[in-house]
Amino acid sequence: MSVKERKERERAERERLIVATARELAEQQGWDAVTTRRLAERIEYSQPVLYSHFRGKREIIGAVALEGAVELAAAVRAATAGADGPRERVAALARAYLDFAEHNPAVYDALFQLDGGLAYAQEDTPEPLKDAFAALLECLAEVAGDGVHPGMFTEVFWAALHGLATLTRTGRLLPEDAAPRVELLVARLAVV
Amino acid sequence: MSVKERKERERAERERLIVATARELAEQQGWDAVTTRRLAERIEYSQPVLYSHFRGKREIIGAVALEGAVELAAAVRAATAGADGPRERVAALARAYLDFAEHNPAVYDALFQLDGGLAYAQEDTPEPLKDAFAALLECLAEVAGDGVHPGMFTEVFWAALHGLATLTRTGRLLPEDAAPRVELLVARLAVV
DNA sequence: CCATGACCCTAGCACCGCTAGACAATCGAG
DNA sequence: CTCGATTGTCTAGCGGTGCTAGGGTCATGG
Repeated sequence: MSVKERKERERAERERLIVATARELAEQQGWDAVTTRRLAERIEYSQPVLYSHFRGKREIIGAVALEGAVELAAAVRAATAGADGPRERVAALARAYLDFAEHNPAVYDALFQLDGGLAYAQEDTPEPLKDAFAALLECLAEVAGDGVHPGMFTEVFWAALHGLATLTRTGRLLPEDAAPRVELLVARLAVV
Repeated sequence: MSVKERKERERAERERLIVATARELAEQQGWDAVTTRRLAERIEYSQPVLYSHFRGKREIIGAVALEGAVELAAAVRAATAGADGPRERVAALARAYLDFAEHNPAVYDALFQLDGGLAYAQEDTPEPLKDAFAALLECLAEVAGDGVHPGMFTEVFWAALHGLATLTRTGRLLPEDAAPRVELLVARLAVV
């Protein structure tokens, strides 16, 4: 039996290698450069091996997205934990979110821009995605304001951050004024 | 000389046909379905003809985007013109923007999601793009608030709308609560 | 020792964006 | 009116894509 276990371990290890390599390649050269051939070559296996782990490229993107969701949630929680007062916490959350998007563009794309075959905002939504939203909610519920549904407030705040992140990264907004934009957003949306 | 003119007219007409067909196909089946082969077949010419009008697929996307920018600007101006008071104008703007994104998803993608090879937020930005931003600015400057740069306020408001539009369309936000989200956004961001 | 089964690779499909080069139609000069 | 030049379009093909069928190799269990 131990042989079988070893094989399963190796197989799991190889799956991690695929996801990590896909992510690395995407961050280095963009998702367009992540082709099944290149990916297979980097992990030193042939293409069909990829398909024994994932249904297709889409599922690989999804796997990277889930990894990213865990990290995003952690980054947001770490940032908010170290801030004093609701207002400052929200500002820290916004900065952490945008920093994550800026420094992990490929992962951010996998999460919110590309189709990774994941279900969002539903019952069967993967736990990491739910938890990332929860991380935002925990902090933002404090400043939703009276009579405003915290979940909906979080959605609106999140959408605003997402807009800033994507428009900035695709050159639609100049990165120079990023800081004052965040300030303004927090000042207006958050009710102290 | 009149022969030459006729040919130029026909050529311009064919270019319009290409753009219109690309747009139609994209709205029907998504941009992934807009391949040079399919597009060529629909206009009843061979592929290389496309390349005598555009450098490549990217430029065709860009042409659709410019068409969309003109329409978006018009839609926003029409909506704001028929509303009373700054606050109501902003709400009308937001609804018009999101309606446009919802009813012209492919065009919206060409504008703000895909790479159409256009310059944004720069001197050499095409006039239709500048004008679409101006259409937002005209209305939003009224409610930017004292001491807040109208351009920056417009960027933030636009980013929020963009976030709502894209997250909703890709299934990250449920469309049910779209209306109250817009209400909340307008109520918080706009200073009456 | 050998049959079995798991595993992985080679080779190939249909499609993609894009382009070289052949061919036909049109034009302008003599 | 004829004939070379130019313009316009097409066929065919290149190197790439995601994905898969089928064969061969190698360790495993009887």
